[in-house]
Amino acid sequence: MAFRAEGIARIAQPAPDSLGGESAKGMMSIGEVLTHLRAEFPDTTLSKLRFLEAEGLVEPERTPSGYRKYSWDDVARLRFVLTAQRDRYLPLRVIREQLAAADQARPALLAVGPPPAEPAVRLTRAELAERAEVAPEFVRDLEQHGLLTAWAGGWYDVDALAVVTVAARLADFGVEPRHLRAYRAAADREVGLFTQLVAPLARQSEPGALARAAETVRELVSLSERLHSALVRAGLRDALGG
Amino acid sequence: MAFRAEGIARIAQPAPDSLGGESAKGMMSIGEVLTHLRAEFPDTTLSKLRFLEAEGLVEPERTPSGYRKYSWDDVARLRFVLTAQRDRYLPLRVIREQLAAADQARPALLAVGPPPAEPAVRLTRAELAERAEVAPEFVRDLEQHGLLTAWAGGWYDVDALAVVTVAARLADFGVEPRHLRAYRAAADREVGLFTQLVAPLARQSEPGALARAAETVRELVSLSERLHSALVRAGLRDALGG
DNA sequence: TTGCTCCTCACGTCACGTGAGGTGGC
DNA sequence: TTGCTCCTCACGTCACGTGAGGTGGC
Repeated sequence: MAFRAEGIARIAQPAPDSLGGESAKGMMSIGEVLTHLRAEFPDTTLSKLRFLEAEGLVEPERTPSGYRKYSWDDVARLRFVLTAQRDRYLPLRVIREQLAAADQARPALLAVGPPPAEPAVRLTRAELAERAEVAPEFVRDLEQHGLLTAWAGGWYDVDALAVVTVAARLADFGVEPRHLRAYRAAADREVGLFTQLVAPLARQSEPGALARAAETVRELVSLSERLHSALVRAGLRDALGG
Repeated sequence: MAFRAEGIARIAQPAPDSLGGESAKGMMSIGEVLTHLRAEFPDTTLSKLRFLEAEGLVEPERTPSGYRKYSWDDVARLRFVLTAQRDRYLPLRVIREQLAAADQARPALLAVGPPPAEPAVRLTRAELAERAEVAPEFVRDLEQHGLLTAWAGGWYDVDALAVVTVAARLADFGVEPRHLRAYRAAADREVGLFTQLVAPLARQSEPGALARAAETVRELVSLSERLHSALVRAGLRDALGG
């Protein structure tokens, strides 16, 4: 497959000064923060970063002269906000509440990463079928082909709902659950690969090492999806004579 | 090379009414249009579709009682608008001007698809490297591994930029261009599969048949990506003990 | 000193969302 | 008739963008 162990040894966190040239203590100016975030969120702007502060989503420190000074925790917070907007279409009000709840549960000094994504939705199999507008047999069918797994307790979450909904639409096109096993295999392979790739990171003894490794896997997965998506768009243009 | 007739017949063709239940002449209600577009653009809403009409970006027909009736051409137009918003961050005013210019050049009766997605961004290899902040050799490396192709004329578009940017970030993690060939193969396979799946649709002689086939391919690709994404999220939760 | 980045604050704008009150169609 | 989808129109909201006028720091 694509990535073997050769890749692992080369894993290196970017040197502290290699990205935005931030100064002592790892504090960054608003411009440096912008540079970092734009890699993953290209439509970020200065005015947006200021706006997010005005809305109470981050509280960077200030220099005596009033310049904002962002810590890496602030950047992690911003990344959480931007991800929630991009991937979950949440309004800022909701994101702010989630951040506040996480701060409550985990004092600011210890908060090194985004809050654990709470699974909010808990559906029984019957509810799952109803929400996705499919027959219960369809859900069982998906489950038998390894595309769904219930949590301990027998309930299903939002991702399960997404799987059933999408599978139902694919079935409209004649693509049935049994045709979808390859998707499960591909997803597992990808997760396994990236998890192994960051394994050295996770083994470090620093406090946040594990959380950082988890973040890194998510970032790799996200990059992987964007790559696939761009290649498919390019392929479609060729095939459809864009 | 749009939808050639080779090796098409073996795949079952979805019955005309299996997709959104649209009625005669392939005209659709606003709700049916919403269902179709949501596959690729999940944040589409009824109010947004009405808004886009109010802003003059589409002009669906009306039934005698005032209900909107969308053609496949209208859907293609909407797709062009939504794509421009998502991928190029264009304001509606600009998109409207582009559509108007395309209508000018190609009378409405002949317009079977979105205007030739003018690639707005035209980068030379050097510019591409600069915008992605990588060395020119990196770009050539990607090209040699089949991840990039220049348009006739030797220039690159936004998707090329996306590929280079993402590949550069992956390289930070030790995943190099030569490891990425599998992505290209997977993307090609997916496009080929879905294109064949709708080939019978494309061969029909009805007016919007080709546009509709293209629409369907995009929808399949989008569903496929959402399925993959949901399965990966579920897999991550297992692997990381979410 | 110069060029650059950063600051606040007021106002504008863009892209919708909501909800009331009502009609059409299987 | 009933339940569902669809309609318009007025108003509200959310997420920023812009620009004036000014300060800080290598």
